[in-house]
Amino acid sequence: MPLQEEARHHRDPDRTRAAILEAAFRQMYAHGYQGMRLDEVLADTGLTKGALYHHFPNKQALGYAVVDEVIAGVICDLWCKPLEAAERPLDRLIELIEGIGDMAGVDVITYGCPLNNLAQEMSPLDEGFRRRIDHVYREWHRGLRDALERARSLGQMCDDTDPGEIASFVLGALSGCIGIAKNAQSRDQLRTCLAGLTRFLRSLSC
Amino acid sequence: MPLQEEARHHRDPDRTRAAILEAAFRQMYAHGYQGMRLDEVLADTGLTKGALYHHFPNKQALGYAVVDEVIAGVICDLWCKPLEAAERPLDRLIELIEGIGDMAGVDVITYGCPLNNLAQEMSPLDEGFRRRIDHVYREWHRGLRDALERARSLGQMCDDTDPGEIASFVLGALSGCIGIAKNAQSRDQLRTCLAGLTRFLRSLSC
DNA sequence: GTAGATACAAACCGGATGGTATGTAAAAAT
DNA sequence: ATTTTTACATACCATCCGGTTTGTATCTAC
Repeated sequence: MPLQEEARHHRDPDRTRAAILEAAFRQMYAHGYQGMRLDEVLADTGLTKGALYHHFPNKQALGYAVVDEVIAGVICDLWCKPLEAAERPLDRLIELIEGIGDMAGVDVITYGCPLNNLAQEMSPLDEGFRRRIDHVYREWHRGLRDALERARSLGQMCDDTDPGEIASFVLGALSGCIGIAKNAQSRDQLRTCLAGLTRFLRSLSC
Repeated sequence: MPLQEEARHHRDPDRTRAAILEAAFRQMYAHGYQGMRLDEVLADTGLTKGALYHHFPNKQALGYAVVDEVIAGVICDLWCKPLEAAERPLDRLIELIEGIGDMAGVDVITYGCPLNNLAQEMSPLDEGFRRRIDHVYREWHRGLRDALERARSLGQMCDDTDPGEIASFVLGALSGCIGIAKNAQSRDQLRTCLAGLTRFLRSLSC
């Protein structure tokens, strides 16, 4: 959404920067980083090159900022925070995974996982991207591992399991299932695929 | 590898076309479809625009042909054929998955799965790509499902399983694990992640 | 209030890249 | 043997797009 006419006279650089970041995220989510056109980002915000290049030195820096500030926040809000607050972490994780298949928005089916999209596109091409994406994945992994460890210490999960390994597998399987469903453009496929994952997770509780 | 000088005098259109396809595959594998530069493809083959646009009407058609002719063949050779020939399909599948982590070439770690890469990049952008990629995935899925069904009928897998669902999950988990490892640029991460998958598969044999 | 810094707008630039037009030698057809 | 078609090579074009330059209104410091 473009900033209101009113708001453009009364300056607000933080808001401007945030608006650029959000529009850039949407473009990158839909078209990838290489497919993102700065002109489109600016059209979406109603801003101009002057604004963009005042807040970001170049396209790459904008892409980096989207990973660091937007995507990292989304992952944290959707996964780490809910798991931290959960009393029964393993059950909550299963709920969260099942929730993906039932999400109202069609974005997941249409565009997949924003982090995985960017990882697959950019990690072999740009070490800066790879490091930043890896950082987000590590936080995500940490959130999962902590939850699984808590589940084990609470007696909600078998002792003969390695929370770190399971967290890695969950991350991979989750990204992969979403990717498969995105290509098939099928919510049923997403549910089917995720069902395998939840089945696996349920087999861990004893 | 460029065609030999010798071979270029003595014409061989099939060979020329195949050389373009292979070079295009390598470029798409490394840089994605949008990142593939036709000039690079031609530099790799030692050919020129004339040859390319004689065999393919445009870049898109070249991309489509890479999916239909190159990638589909790779998947079939690596997965469907070995599973078809296996006496113990489930064990063979586990072997194949473990084999990924021990593959000599570093391509899998560096660039991931060529089919998944393309799927994540192009399926939301180009319906033609999506359909072709989906077609390859369906063949792959069919190969996995057939193997699992055979395993079940041979008494090598539990009866309370749905081979189609498991095949979907394996596809997703496999793609996802490779993707995670590619981002982490870590063979250990790949092995760890795949270990979760093989653990799951082993839990199916009874 | 004035000077300097900040936050943009508007117009422009240049290189990269997909695609085309034309030329030509080799193969195939007659 | 001649014509026609195929299979390329070469040179060129046009557009897209990231980036720059310049101008200007607003905010801040003093």
